[in-house]
Order: sequence, then structure tokens, then C-alpha cells
Amino acid sequence: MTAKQFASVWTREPRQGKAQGLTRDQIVRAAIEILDAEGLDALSMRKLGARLGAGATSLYWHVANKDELFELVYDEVWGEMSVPDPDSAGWRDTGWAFAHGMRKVILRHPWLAGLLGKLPAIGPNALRAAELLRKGLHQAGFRGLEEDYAGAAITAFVFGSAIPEVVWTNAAAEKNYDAESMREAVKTAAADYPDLIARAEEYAAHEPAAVREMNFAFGLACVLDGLERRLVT
Amino acid sequence: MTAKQFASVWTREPRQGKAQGLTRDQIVRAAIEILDAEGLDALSMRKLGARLGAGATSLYWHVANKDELFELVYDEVWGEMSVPDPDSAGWRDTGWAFAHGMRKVILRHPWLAGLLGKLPAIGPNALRAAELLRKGLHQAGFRGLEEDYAGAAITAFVFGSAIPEVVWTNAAAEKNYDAESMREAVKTAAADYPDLIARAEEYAAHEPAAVREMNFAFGLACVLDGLERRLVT
DNA sequence: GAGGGTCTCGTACAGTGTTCGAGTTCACTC
DNA sequence: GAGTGAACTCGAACACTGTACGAGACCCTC
Repeated sequence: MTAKQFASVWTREPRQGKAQGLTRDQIVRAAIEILDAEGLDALSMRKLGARLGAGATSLYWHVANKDELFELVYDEVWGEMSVPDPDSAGWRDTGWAFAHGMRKVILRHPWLAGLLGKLPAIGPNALRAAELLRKGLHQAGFRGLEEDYAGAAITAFVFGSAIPEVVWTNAAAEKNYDAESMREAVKTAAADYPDLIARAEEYAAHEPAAVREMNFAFGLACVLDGLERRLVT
Repeated sequence: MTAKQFASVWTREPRQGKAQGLTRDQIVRAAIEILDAEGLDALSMRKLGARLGAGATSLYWHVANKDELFELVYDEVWGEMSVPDPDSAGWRDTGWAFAHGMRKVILRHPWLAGLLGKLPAIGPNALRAAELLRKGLHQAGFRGLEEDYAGAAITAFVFGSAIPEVVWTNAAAEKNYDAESMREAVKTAAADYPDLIARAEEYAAHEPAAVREMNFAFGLACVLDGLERRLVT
């Protein structure tokens, strides 16, 4: 089997016309509504078509396949991020705002976590944000490959931090699980490690949103400090 | 609709007998073979059954459903991690080895990236590794919630760092994409951002495995430095 | 009116996870 | 050796999935 050409929504011209009937925008918006309300697995082409008052197969005129639809919704939500221009903010504030913006998007759309491992992030919104971060780090003084490394360190931390944060949310939302029984499950699963349980209990004793926020701020500060240290030496 | 009880392989007794015929171990091993060879989407119950010379529905005696199977394979691969005991290694070496071990597992089983957002990591192997990391950070001097925060920072970085690393591998492997056309796609997608393209090209000019390794080492050093800084003050 | 692009959609197909219930195999007891 | 019950297998069926195909509908331009 010989290698095929790479395909993506972003590498081919979209079909365009006089915008009679369905629109790509409508479709993407409706898809996000379903995803937000019912989760990743609940999005089917038939359901999406029905919500738009259209047949399922009509969607295939505007979108090549379901993966392309995912590429579109994926990039669309990154458009909700607002990154400050590093010209006015310092590099550290830019990194800080970038990270918090990313995190907020993931928390608002938990199904993103299930998509992260599947899609290359080369849509316009993702690239716009990436460029601002790059610019900030360049102004900070990073050059060459270290410019990439520094940016990757920040986004890596945000991705990895937000994912476990939403996994339980996902599980609870999609399968309608009881919160108490989920805590109990952790306790029985980790029965061999009393110290881990103790940690989980102290963690659970605090207001979840607040403690996660602190968790995130702590780690982000570590990353930014580490970057700063590499600048001065 | 009232909330259901949380369900997981790790919270119920496995069915056990005299091990006549199929075994959970066999099933999990075969599933990992398929996943490694053909990717996440290629694993179906029928295909898995066929590989074991059994009917698809026979699997349901040993495993409640496909999600449970995923929980099992997920935890199984974390068992490939070998984390040094922090009693002999210092906390920093422990963190370093933990991170590199995690990363290696993800690179060896790229399909993991597609699972990360879906499963709570409460299997025995995941917990064993988590406990060692916790112990190391405790010895380092972290206490209370900061013990959690520090561990979360490390795992967050590893997850988030390995995911983008693996996404392209996934896309290439599952859909048999041509490498050259994938680079080209990035270039056309980012046409508006010449600086980003320049960065991507320099990145691509180096041996991929080596530059990714450096990328990882750079970010991990940042995180560990940041943690160290929080210890001394 | 004719032609042709844009767009919708019913039908159909191959494939999915999973339930059900009937059937088989096997270790054990009387 | 016969009988019992648990452990285990599996074919058929169900409701669903993504999507290819081709027939038709709409609308603008000549």
C-alpha cells in the first residue's frame, strides 16, 4: 500500500456558493452545541442534521467527512481564546494569559480532551494564538529552537493539566455518574496506598474549582520560572 | 434521570475460574498488539475475537464492555514504566525518570493519546507509579496540597508534551499519510505566519527524534527548576 | 425555455458495540 | 458412572454508526 496525500480541511478550498440553505458556520455552531450539551460520543451526523432540520447526508456537501467536522469545531473553539499582544504586555504576562485562555476553553468544552490526541492543530485560530505566543517568547529573548521549546513547554503544561481535570467531568456528564460514588471508587481502587488516599481526600475537601485553579497556577508558575531562569544565564 | 453509580473495572471483582479457554491477560495482550499495529480505531471486538480464535461475544464474559477493555489496556501499558524508588534516587532524579518513563510508554503506544481524555487513571499500575512520584516529592519537602500540585505539574507536562508529539505519528500511521505532504500541509495552512513557518522548517530540518527529545528535556528542566525554586524559599 | 451549478436527501451498505439465550465443556459429588 | 451446576462460548439479532451514490430540486444566466 503506497502512501496517500495528507488531507485536512485546512489544505483544500471550501465549497462556496450563494449561501442558500445550510452554512458551514451553522453546522459548526450546531455541532458545538451538541458537544457541549451531550458530549463527544453523542455527536452523530444524523443527530446533527436533525437539529438543523436537514437530512444527515446533506452535511456532506459542506464537509468531506466527520473528521473534517471535528477539525472545524476544534479550531472554532480556539477562536474563543483572546491572547494579548506581547507588544503591550510583557512576555510573562503573555504566556500567563495564553495559558489561562487555553485552559478556560478546555474547561468550557470538555469534549476537547477526547479530541486532543487525534487532530493536528493547524487551523487559523490555533495558529493565530500560536503566533502570538511565539512572538512573546521571541521578545523575551528566546532564539532558534529554544523559541519552539519554550512555547511547547507552556502549551504542554496547559494540555496536560486540563486533561485530567476534565476527565472526571467528562465521565460524570456523559454517563451521568453519581459524584459520591466516584470518590468512593478512587478510595477502593487506591486502597493499597493510604498516602495517596489521604492526598485525594484533602484535595476533595476543598472547593473543586478553586483548588484546581490553584493547582494550575502553581504549575504554570513553575514553568514560567523555569523559562525565566533560562533567559538570564 | 437520576445519577447512576460510577462503574470501572477497578471497582468490581473480576470473574475468575480455572482459566480454561480465554484469559483476561490474553485478551489484553492481543488488544495491545492490534492497537500498536493498527491504531485506536482499528480495534473492534470482532477483530479482537478473531485474532484470539474466538467469537466476538465471548469476550463479554471476561470484560463488561469495550470501555472496560480500554481501562485494562490503558493501565497495562503503564506497567511498562519503571520508576526508581526515591529512597535511593533523589527527588529530582525520581521526577526525571518518572517523566521519561511516561513519555517512552506514550511513544511506544501512540494510541494512548486518543485515550487520555477519556479514562480516569486509577488502575494499579498507574497508582503504583503515582505513589512513587508522590513519595519522592514528599521527601523533597513538599507538604499538603503542594505535594499534589508538584506531581500534577510533572505529569501535566509529560502528557501535554507527548500528545502533540504523537498526533502526527497517529495520523500518519492510521491513514498511511505521506510524510512530505504533511509538511507541505503545515506550510500552506500557516501561510499567513512566515515566522511560524520558519520555525517549523528549522524544526523539521533536524532529526525528528533527537529534536523532540531535546524539546522534552528542555521543558522538563523548566518544570523541575520551578519546583526546586519553590522548595528553597 | 435550456443548461448548469449548487444543494438536499432517501436509500443502501458495511460495519459497530452489545444483549439474549441456547449450547458446550468441565470439575466435582453421590 | 450418572448427575449437577458453574464456567464459558457463541450465533443471531438489534439499534446504531459514517458515508457513497444517484436522483431530484432549486436558482441564476443565457
